Amino acid sequence: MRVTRQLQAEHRVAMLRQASRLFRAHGLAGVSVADITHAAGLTHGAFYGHFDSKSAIAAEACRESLTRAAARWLDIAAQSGADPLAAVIDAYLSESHRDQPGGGCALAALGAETVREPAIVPGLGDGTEALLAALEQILATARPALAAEHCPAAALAVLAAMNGGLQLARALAARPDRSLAALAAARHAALRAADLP
Amino acid sequence: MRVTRQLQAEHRVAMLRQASRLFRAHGLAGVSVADITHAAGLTHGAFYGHFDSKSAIAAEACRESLTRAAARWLDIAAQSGADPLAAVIDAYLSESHRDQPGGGCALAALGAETVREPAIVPGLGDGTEALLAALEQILATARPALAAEHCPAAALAVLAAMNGGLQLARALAARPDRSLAALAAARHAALRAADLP
DNA sequence: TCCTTTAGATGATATCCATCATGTAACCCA
DNA sequence: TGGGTTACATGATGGATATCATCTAAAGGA
Repeated sequence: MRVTRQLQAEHRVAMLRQASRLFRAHGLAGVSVADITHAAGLTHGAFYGHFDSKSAIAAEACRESLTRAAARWLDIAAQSGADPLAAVIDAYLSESHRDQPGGGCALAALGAETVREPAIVPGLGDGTEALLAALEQILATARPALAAEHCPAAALAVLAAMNGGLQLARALAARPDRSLAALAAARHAALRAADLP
Repeated sequence: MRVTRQLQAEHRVAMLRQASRLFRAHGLAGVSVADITHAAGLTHGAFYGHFDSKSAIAAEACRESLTRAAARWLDIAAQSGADPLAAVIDAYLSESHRDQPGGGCALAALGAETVREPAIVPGLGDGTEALLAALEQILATARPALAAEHCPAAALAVLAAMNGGLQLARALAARPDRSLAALAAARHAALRAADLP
C-alpha cells in the first residue's frame, strides 16, 4: 500500500484542494474528514499522516484558497481592458460566482464560520490580507489619481462591498430579481468605494 | 411537571431568544438542542413540543432577530440627530457590534451558514428584506434628494457595505488596527453608497 | 537484492447529538 | 373539585464523526 514520494505529495495536494472545495460548498461542519479523503480518492486513514486535524486542513485551505484568489484577481486585472478594477468586481459579483460557492471566495463562504475557530483564524486573516494586497495593487494602477496612502482604506472599502454584496445576493437567492439587484447595487458600491474621498 | 399556559408561552419565547443568541455566537453546528433548552432553563425534552426541528427554530430565530434589528434601526434613526443614516451605520460598524456577534446581526453571523440549509432560507430572506425595508425608509427621509425609485438599490448597496464591512472587521480581528480600519472604510463606503447615482 | 521504513487501508473507540418514547404531575375545564 | 389532557423530564436510540491503533505491502536506501 505504500506510495511514491511524488504520489504522496499529490495526495496531499488533492486532499487540500478537495477540502477547500467541499468546505466552501458545504461549510466546515458539513464536511467530514472521510468526505475529504474520499473526494481525493483515499480513505480516512490517510488523513492524519498529512494533517494534524480537521481544523488544520481548514486553516490551510482558507489561506491557500484566498492566496490563489488574490493571484487570480491580478490576472483578471492584467488581462482586462478599460478598467481592471471593474473587471475584478464584475467577476466577483457575478451570477456564476453567487451560484458556485464551492469554487468561489472562501471569505464569503466561510468567513462567519471560521472566525469562531481559533485554529483557523490565522489562515483566514492571512488570506484576507492577500486579497487586500491584490486590491491595493490593482487600485494603484487602475486609479492613479488615488493617493497611495489612501489605497489600503480603499481596498478595505472595496472588499467590504464585494463580500457583503455577494453574501446579500446569496441570502436573497430565492428572489431572483432581488438577488440580481443586490449584485448590481454592490457593483456600484464597490466601484464608488474606490473613488477619491 | 405541567405548567401554566402563560409559562408555556414564556418558555417558547425563552428558547427562541436563547437559540437566537447562541446561534449567532457559536453558529448553527456549534449549538445543540440541549444547549438551547438548558439556556432557557429547561431540558431537551421540552423542545419538540414547541418546535418541529432544530432547523425550524433556527429559521424562526433568523426571521425574528432580523425583524427586531430592523425595528431597532428605525428607533436609532428616529432618535438620532443630524444624520439618521449615519447613526445606523455607525452603530452597525462599531467595535462593540464586531465583538458581540451573539447580540448582533444574524445576517453577518449566520448568513453564510444558513443559505446552505433549505429550511432556513425563507426565514433569512424575509429577515433580510425587513432590514432592507427599514433602510429604504431611513433613506427616504434622511436623503430626500434621492429619487424614490433609487431607494431599493441604495438600500441594497448600503446593506452590502455594512454587512461586508462587519465580517471583514471580524476576519481581521487578530490585527486590531486593520480591523478598525476595515470598520472605518466600510462606514465611508456605506455612506457613499447612499449618495446619488 | 534485502531490509527498514512508512503511506495508506481497515477497523475500533468514544463522543456527541437529533429525535423519539415514556412517565408524571399538575393545569384547566367541566 | 376531579379527571383528562399535556408540558416537561428522563431515558433510549441510531447515526455520524474525529481521532487512534494496527496491519500490510511496497518504496527506497544500502
